[in-house]
Amino acid sequence: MSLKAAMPKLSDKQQHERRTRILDAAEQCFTRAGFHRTTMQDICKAAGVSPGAIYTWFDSKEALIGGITARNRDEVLASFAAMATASDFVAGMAATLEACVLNQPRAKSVLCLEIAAEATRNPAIAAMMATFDDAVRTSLADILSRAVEEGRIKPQLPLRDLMPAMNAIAEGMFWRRAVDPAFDAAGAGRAFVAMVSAVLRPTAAGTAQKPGDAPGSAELAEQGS
Amino acid sequence: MSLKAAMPKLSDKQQHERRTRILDAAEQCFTRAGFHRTTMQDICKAAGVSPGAIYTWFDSKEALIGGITARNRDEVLASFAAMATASDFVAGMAATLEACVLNQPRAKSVLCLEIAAEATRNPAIAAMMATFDDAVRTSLADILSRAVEEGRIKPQLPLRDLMPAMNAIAEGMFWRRAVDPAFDAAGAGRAFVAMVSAVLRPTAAGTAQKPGDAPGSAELAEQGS
DNA sequence: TCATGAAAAACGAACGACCGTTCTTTTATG
DNA sequence: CATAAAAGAACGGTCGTTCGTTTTTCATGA
Repeated sequence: MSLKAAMPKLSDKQQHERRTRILDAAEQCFTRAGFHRTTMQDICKAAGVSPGAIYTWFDSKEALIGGITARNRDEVLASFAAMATASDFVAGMAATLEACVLNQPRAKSVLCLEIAAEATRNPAIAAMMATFDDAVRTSLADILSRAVEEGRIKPQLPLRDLMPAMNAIAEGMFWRRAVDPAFDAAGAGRAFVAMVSAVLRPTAAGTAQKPGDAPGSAELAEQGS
Repeated sequence: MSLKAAMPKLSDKQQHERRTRILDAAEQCFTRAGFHRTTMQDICKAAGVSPGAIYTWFDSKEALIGGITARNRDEVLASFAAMATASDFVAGMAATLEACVLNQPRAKSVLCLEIAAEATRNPAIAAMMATFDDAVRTSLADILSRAVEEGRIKPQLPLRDLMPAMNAIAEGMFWRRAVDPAFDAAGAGRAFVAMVSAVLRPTAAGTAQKPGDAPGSAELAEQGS
């Protein structure tokens, strides 16, 4: 396999660096202007490379959203896996919400909206979203049903209905943030945690009572007006 | 004002008919393929007219999404105004949810996603969404604060936080439906009503108790699993 | 009631600009 | 030095829009 060989390829690390640089530029452009309004030239300029360089690493413009989607999916799944290990249920949920939604820049929301719109048309993107959703759903189902078994929560209605609703709520926060810059994500997050825990009805056993714990779910008792 | 006059214009009704036919075709195309992927020729074919005809009634392709957005906004606002008159609070909310989300075809969700994505870029669309959101928010605020005053609900947290959250949830259902064809909107709707009424804590006074009333909110008592 | 005609409306071929991609050439790498 | 990687000009195709022409519409006056 190496008689008169000479196969000068970039090292894995360098290849990864090239791809990342291009994906970063593309993500930035897509966020700013949307997928269809950004040209390959825009991405070239943002990445500081030529068209030829991009096509060395990616087959097409579509492959770029594909790459971005995959990258984001992996990030969120990692955040999600962490929730499974949280001891206090409500606190874990609040922390995950914070990590996956509230602490993300608004630009991320815009990008997600763009990707979701694209997914309704592009089968490749749709497939990615599907495996992503599956992973999230499975993870959430595990956590919830374990909590039920251990008597830490006593849901008011079937998990089958609850879970997609929780899913929808999180996505709604993305949407709202993307569309309305004045959206108070933190306040909505508080409301979200309050609502969910109201239907889940966590028992005393399932709620950590050490003061100074539970970052996002502490001060829920206030009178409306 | 009429010496040698001659001003043959289409009647208002006919003008409206032309615009409607074109907007319908455009809406259908945008839903199927997205804004940027549908060509003016596609719309011409769908409407059975020539490019010239479209440009007689609309300035540009952008003006078409503008028109569609305005039309949808007016429809939803009308549905929303109806909620204000409902006697039973929770029932009214469930009915509105049903009319504005659940009873709409999935295609509408896809279109909304498309419009939302466009709004993050196009100032004209963004402005429309903003006035729309304002109207919805005002309407919801009126209804809720009146219910509080009359002692029909006793919210667990400030309305300021609650309202955007309700907003986000409804939009999340749109998103989810658009992205995931298998999404059980009815089940999620039930969960939504349950969650919201759990934090709103409707008093006996605010809940109609006649059996056979309250279309979407009746059977909430079930044990999870 | 019908013919008239002037302007609106519709037609549809063509234009001009743009954009994703390719291809040839040059540079960098191991 | 052999080949991968990057460059960047150019191509082929597409699409929103325009424009000269034809058709339709309807107030008017006979």
